[in-house]
Amino acid sequence: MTAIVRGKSDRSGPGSRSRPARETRCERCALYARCLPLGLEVEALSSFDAIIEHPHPLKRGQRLMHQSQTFESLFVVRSGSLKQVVEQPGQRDQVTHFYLPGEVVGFDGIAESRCYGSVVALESTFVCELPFHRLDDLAEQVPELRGELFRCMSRELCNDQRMMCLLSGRTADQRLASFMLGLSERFRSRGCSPYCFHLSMSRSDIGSYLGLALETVSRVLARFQEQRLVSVDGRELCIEDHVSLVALAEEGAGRHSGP
Amino acid sequence: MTAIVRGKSDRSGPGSRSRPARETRCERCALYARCLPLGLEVEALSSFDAIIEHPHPLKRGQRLMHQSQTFESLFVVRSGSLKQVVEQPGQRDQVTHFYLPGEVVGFDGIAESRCYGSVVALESTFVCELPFHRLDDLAEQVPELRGELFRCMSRELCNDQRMMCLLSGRTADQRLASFMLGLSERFRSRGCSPYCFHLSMSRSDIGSYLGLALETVSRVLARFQEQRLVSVDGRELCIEDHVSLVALAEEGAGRHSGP
DNA sequence: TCGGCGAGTTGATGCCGGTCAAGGCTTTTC
DNA sequence: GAAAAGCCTTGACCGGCATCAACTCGCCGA
Repeated sequence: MTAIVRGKSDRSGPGSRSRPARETRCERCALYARCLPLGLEVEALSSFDAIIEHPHPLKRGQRLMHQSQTFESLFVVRSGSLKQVVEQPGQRDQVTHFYLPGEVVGFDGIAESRCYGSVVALESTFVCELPFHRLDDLAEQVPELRGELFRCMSRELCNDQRMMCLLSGRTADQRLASFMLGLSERFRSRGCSPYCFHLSMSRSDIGSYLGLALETVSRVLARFQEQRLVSVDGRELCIEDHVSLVALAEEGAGRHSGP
Repeated sequence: MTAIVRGKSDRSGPGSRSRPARETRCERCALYARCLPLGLEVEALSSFDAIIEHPHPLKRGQRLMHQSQTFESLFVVRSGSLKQVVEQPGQRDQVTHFYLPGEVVGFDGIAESRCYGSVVALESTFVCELPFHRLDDLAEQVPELRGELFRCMSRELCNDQRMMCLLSGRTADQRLASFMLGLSERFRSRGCSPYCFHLSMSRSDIGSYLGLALETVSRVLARFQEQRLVSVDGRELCIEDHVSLVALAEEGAGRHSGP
């Protein structure tokens, strides 16, 4: 098998397509082991490969999707990172998710056939586009893919619940500790250093995501640095004392729980 | 078609099965219009019907599932209500969801094949059990069912995001206003009164769910009553001023948003 | 009938974290 | 090279809500 013929012609706008030839094959992708098609048979994998489209890369600040825009595709982050932002009338924008390479963007659009929030690139970002109707067709023929889709959505439900637990009843310190440990784990599982990494999001994004003022984020990070839990230099972060950070994140607070 | 033959024998415990004969047919169920099999063809519907099991009803306080227990089935609430509780080491239990008739419980168990939280009945509750592996098989043959499953999970993702927005950055008043309006809407869409209804959960459950102390819930409800927004008598709630409640819930607060 | 328990209410107190404000640093733009 | 715009930090202030505590009420079982 040499060239992959795709069924769709180029479009204009941020959704316009280019078709780099070789590196679009899943089996050659560095993320293969952490991505949706994991575990597919050779034949199924090439069917999967065949429905993928490759929009132009996004620059920092560019949108992958607009809130309320018609939902058509899921996207997988190939490199870079994104944030999801929910805009509510009369309220400050709320960051609800950060997406790293290998993660799937857009499941929340399926329900109403429109994108639930806007998704914005935090840096130069490449994605793979999976037109949902074609993915759904394929899910009929390939049980493994269907299972992976269910698992992936379910995993996101679990993560959201973790987030709800975090937002409801944890202190600013604990929220930030959990946030950094969560990022650390996500980097680790992608083969990046779990101890030193770059934050592609601003303090303001972190604050919005964690339900804190950006000033609080800044202050807590400064204090963590004093306490030798982490070292921070702008957006470069090193976790210095993983054990204490975990202890802090799991620490009970208040009368109902506790040591 | 007369009797439905089910593939599984009785088990013991809260999962034990009884098989009432007639009223188990989806098409006769009062919730049919709001339930998973909505829109299935006659044939598909009877296949769907055939995989449903009917565990014994739960009494108040009984568990439908235990946290970390192996995941096997989704459940649909037939009557009554439940709460999902996540227990974390050294921390107070966290209520993450309330489930009303017609809603599906258990999607978050698919990811790891274990139940993410415990699910507890808030009153006498009947459920339908859908063994997931059989549901998945059926989803292969019935695209409409597959679509409905995807949509249903996606809808839950949207709801969780709404919840995250609520927990992150809204005041106690706004959280409670949104909570009551949300319940109201859910009752309305099931044909119950959207203005007067019974709260099957305690103040403590509400507080946990909304990230507030139970005392705060009590105080805010009392104040809402003074302000003629609602009237409360124990767990009976009437919404008196829907318009103001909506205005309150959507009201911007803080420097980043408008007045 | 009594005691115990869980649920709910109400008051007093204090602190965490939001808000406002000022200033520094970096990057972008003309 | 200067101006402008983001982004981040740090300080001062104070208000919303958690916490602790005391009390009421209804329910259940002995």
